[in-house]
Amino acid sequence: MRSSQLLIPTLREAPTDAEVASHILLVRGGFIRRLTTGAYTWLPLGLRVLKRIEAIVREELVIAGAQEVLMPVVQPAELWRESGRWDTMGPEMLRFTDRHEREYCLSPTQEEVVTDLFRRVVTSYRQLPCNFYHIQTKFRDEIRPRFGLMRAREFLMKDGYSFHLDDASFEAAYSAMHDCYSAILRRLALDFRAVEADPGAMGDGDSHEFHVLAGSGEDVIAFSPASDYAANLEKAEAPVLADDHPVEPLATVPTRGMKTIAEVSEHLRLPASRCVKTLIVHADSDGEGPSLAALVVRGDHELSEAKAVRLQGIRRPLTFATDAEIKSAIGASPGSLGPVGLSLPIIADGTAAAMTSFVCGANEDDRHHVGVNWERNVGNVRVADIREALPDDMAADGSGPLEFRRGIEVGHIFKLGDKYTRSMGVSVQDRDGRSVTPIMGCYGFGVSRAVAAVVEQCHDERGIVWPESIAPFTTHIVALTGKRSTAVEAAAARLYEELTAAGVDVLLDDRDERPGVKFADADLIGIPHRVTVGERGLKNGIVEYARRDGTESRELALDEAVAHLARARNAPAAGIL
RNA sequence: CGGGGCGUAGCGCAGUCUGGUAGCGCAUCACACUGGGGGUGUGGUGGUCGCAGGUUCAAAUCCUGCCGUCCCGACCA
Repeated sequence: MRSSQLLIPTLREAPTDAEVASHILLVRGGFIRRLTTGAYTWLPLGLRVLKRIEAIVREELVIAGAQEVLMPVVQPAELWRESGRWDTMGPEMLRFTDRHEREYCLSPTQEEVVTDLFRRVVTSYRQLPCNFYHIQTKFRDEIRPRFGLMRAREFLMKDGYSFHLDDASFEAAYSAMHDCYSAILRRLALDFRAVEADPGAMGDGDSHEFHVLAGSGEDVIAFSPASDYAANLEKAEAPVLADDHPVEPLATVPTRGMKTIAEVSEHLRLPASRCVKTLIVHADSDGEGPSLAALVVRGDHELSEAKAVRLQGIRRPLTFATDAEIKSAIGASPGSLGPVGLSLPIIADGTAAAMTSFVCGANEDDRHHVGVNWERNVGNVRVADIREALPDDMAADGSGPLEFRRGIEVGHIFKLGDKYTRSMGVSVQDRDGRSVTPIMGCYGFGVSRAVAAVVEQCHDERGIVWPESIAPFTTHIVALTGKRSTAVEAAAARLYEELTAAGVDVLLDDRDERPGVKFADADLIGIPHRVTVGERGLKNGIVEYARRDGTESRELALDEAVAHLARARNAPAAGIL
């Protein structure tokens, strides 16, 4: 392609609405433009990258034994009512009605539709196992879209679903998909971790996320450098920390105006780790009035909402009781709460429950207890892991202390069990003619988010540094054509023709621009191999070659340039190329 | 949903407090010079100042409502 024939609207300055590197550079480089909140148009350069990632995803999925289909974006409400998710999905699913008042949603995911497809088409164990995927536009009405492509409302996702008669077959597919996603991310040249994750609204089984490590990531992953253990912070098990503090006598002290652990611990000259905090949340309602429960964690620990919401008896989604509800149920305000004498179900984090003597609110405004002992002063308490793990906590596999890194979730694989096949009445006949409910796996990969993730990891102060596998072009010929330099023009054109004929994807900058502009744009766009053709070199029969990543810079004799450059190839991309 | 910021030419911004003929840089168009890291000069194009209503002789500027957009927060006692 010649630059003169391609719309590449580069920007010298970053638009004010862009914050993170990927958003800024993709807009400045002319890859994407925003249409509305969380929705982007793919310009020619951006689309080439997107298609290349798609191509890699397809190649790896073929190896993993998946088959491609394409399912609709518009989905009927009835299917979602069958699975029970029409009511539980919440406002992130965009719903609308057609002219006949029939209800629909815009696909946020595809379990219902694929399960419906399966039950209509597959009837015998002979057709199992099977694994369908498609690459399709998804829409999720995110509460706060941000960071450009990283958290968009409309995005491109590869989602796949496998169906199995038994666990062994399922485990094989799950493991194949685990390998497949690792292979894809390696081909995208990304530094990533596969981590244990919380499946959230998708199911109740295990799940694994694939995180690209980047400081701008929205998730925190906890991992052990000493082993393979890695988990999303939402999921990472927090160890029980032992307490060898002597048991103390109970006392009640005035704490006028003190509402926070920090204030109370400073006043009492005790560390926050000798206090507990008591959070009041809504429990599953038993009909009459608000039903509440108390969650207790050590004062220097944070409640993990993701863990708390999975507790039996806690209302989903997790909601905290209002000040008024607390006042009326307990008779005290937030800031003076504690487990002593509390007539609510109490769930204590393991570490809090292991404390021998602690400080807590007295359930009476402006008063706290000190020297509280669970057995002596509280009694019946449920114990569960409900705190967030911290750096230096022992990893769940016992291999060593945890470290934290931020990550961008680009892939997530789930064990769905029979959640959908059962609720939607799917069965196939087994070898003996009996009806069996198949089990499912589900495998998502954010194609458009992966574009952002690559840029987050691969850029410098001048622009993007695309990995060869997905760069919009392999080689960038920068022709330093002054107006009178027809020799440069001719040499660059010949090089372009020969490389293209040799199968290299070449972008020829044939614009009538000054060298500085061309170099700056080339750095911004980030094509891996650059060849500069100028009068200076031509006089000596050479062109200049440089890699965008800075690892190589040298002169090439004009007559060996094609042979040298033809070695660099990237992945073929279907459709547009 | 709550709080805050912003909305003036394609992009980045000034002007708003204190009402009086709409500006700057970049981009863009023409011409000339220049030609190895965003060059220079001259002359142009381009804006119902987010929308609607109000106050006023007069509104980008003051008031009201709405819309858009970005950031923070959404109960961690």
